[in-house]
Amino acid sequence: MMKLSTKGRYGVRAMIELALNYGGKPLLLKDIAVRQQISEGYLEHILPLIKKEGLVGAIRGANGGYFLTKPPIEITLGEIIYASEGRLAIVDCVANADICERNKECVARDMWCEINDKITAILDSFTLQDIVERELKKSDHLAAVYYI
Amino acid sequence: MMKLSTKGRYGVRAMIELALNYGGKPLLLKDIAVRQQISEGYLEHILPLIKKEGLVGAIRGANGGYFLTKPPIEITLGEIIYASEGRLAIVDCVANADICERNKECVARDMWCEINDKITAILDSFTLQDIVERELKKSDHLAAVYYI
DNA sequence: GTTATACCTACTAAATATATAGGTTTAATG
DNA sequence: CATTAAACCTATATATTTAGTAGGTATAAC
Repeated sequence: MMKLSTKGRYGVRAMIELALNYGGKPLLLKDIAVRQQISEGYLEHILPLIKKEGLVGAIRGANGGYFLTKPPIEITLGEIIYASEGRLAIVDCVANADICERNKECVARDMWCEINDKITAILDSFTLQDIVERELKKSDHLAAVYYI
Repeated sequence: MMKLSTKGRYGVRAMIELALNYGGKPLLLKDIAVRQQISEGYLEHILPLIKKEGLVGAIRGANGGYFLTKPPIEITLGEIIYASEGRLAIVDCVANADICERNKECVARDMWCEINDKITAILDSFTLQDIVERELKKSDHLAAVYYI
């Protein structure tokens, strides 16, 4: 139903946590899982996917952990989702024309491709930094409200 | 993976068929299924969903069939997808804030809502007529090419 | 060499998607 | 008014995907 799976959502949430920690010591997968209330074992499947796309790096062994490989402003939501759950394709034939022999004359496919491009553009218009800034702004605001 | 299910795709394809037939006699579900290569039994689940949203009407009994209730230009892709597979919600909390008690302070949710609105707007920017016009234009063009 | 960490593989359970089957209701028609 | 053609409805079955668990391996610090 055009829904992001938990893989994508967890990936985004883990990245928010890493962005909040950007510049600091590597963050333990375990800590990310606890802070974001994600099953640790499941997150062990997701972070490596994001690492494979180069958005995060990891240090193994004691004092290890995960970190962003570039500033949050250079990482888009689209990239995170792509890394976490594979190519964003509203319908399969967008990514894989061959699966349908009608791909040459299919107007539906042309349309889906256009739509896909537009959705991708939307997702790429949000950077991790945008999200974190919202986070900080909102928690400031909430704090202010609570103290009235 | 942010994919439309076959329900949505089949729904759209069935509607294209009905649009091509707009103004004519009611079209049999069976014929739609054959022309669009959709399992007849499965389509029997989908068309009623679209009917419930009022996009199509049906006549029962002999000489019955399905038809559009309004001109193709007044029917958007978003409406068809909504009718076929329910509310478009990139993540559940967009449609249903209550499922998460953090909904008030969650910046992620704010963002998902924005994205959802934008995607909906994209889908609503395509009408059935647009699609059919493309279809006709393309088949003209293909015919021309084949006859060279 | 012990400990803390990322990493890897296989398995499992649950949910969802994709149908199929069989019967019921409605309306036209000879 | 019986037959037929169609939409409509409900239950069941199968396949696929999602989400998670378990258990072990590799690596690095101390």
